[in-house]
Amino acid sequence: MTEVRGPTTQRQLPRTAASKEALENRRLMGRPPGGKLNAPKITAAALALIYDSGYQGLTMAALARNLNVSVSALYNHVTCKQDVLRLLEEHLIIQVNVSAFRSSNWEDAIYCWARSYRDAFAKHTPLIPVIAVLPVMGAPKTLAMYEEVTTGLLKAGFREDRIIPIIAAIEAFIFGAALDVNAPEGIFNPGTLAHQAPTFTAVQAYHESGRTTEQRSDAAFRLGLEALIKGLGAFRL
Amino acid sequence: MTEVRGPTTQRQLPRTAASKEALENRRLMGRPPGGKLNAPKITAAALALIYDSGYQGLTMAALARNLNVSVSALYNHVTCKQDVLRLLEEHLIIQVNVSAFRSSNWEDAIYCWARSYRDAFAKHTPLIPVIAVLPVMGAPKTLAMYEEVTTGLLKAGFREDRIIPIIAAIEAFIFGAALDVNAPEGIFNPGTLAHQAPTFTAVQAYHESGRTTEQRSDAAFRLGLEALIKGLGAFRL
DNA sequence: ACCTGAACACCGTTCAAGT
DNA sequence: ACCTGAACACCGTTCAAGT
Repeated sequence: MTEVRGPTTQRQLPRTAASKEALENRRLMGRPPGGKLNAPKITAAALALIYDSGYQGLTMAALARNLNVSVSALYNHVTCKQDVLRLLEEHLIIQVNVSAFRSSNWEDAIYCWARSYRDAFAKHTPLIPVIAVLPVMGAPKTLAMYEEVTTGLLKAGFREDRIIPIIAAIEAFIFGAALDVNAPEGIFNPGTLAHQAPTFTAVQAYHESGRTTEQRSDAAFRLGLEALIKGLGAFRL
Repeated sequence: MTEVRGPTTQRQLPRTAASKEALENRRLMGRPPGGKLNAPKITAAALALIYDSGYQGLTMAALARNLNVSVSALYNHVTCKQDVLRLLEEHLIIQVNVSAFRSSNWEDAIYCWARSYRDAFAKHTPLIPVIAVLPVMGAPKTLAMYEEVTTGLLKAGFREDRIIPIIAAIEAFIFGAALDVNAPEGIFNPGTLAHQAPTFTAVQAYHESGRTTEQRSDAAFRLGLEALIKGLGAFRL
């Protein structure tokens, strides 16, 4: 800390999601926000940091700076940086839409669920290797999502012993698709290597024409999800 | 370097894949391996390092040590560590089996391709976020794989403009499934949170009984891949 | 063209010391 | 119980200097 500050001066907070979260979690009326460190505040600060400077900017030092605490203070609330990523996961999972499992047929329900799931994590790909191996045990929000999906699938007539494989399979597709969203422009363009793969080059040129990366990624996601849903139908009853 | 060595003493090499690769790439008969640094040698050393101590052990310093060069020497052959990961990707992709696209029906071909693809990268999950966004432009082996898959799918009657989305969709599933292989024991076990998700807990307990993580992951992969293949059939012609 | 040694600008994590 | 300041053990990358 190089800057000099009076002891009672108000603390600067990022004025994005962090301050909103801080307001929601204030315990003492009238006191300036940022009084005490806790998990929601760490989550909010992490989110604000990622929003501003990406995952590359999410360091324990930056996190501490944005929360006006020392780095070591963070370790009273999380055991390691992976813990911060787990906090983020639980925050993002509540954006996933499972409501269609109660209101629509199972095909549309899976579609809405998968689509919102992918969209929620597409801008958070560094989390994906973490979520993919994250035990549900310490993740109540994630568990709540699974509960909704499970009851929906059972109601739709899927066999009990197939629920877990079905969920895991759809999630695998979702995670891969979320990574794909961030693929660079022309990822399938062979460039100077075109002559080595003429057939592929032809279909690639045909497919790419007048399409952005986002459209390409979306087309693959929709096609794959439709195929998956259609194929899963055969496993009912 | 703390150890003292005579100038002509033979260099120690890891005696796993590294030395085999070195033998295959020797240029001067009779000369001891390890003479000059190049991409295949870096790849082999990286592979040996990962085999011994995992991706956590793959550092530029360790790589240089195993190749008996200084760290900065590596940067004459790769521009950054990501480059090393790209070398690994191109080495692993040749293990993927595309032969069935010439010998079998398209369903079995996709099955064999996807299975071998997942297995090749299941022990290399840190590569997955890298491959998922890796332009095919600088990856000739990967391009060769796509060429085989493309000709196979065209022969099977899939429309030209759907080849790319189909490949991207199957790959998304493969990448997610490869991550899932490394999920810990009991990833779906709610533990003390069981009461919050009774239905899910029931199907989880039913499914988990007498099954290892590998079996759970395999079951999900097979079910998902079968469903995907079945569903893709509707997109033919 | 390719290498070395040393430095640089970071990381995440720990820990004695304070209140 | 929770915080601070300082240190620790690393990272990947750069660069002047050599051959």
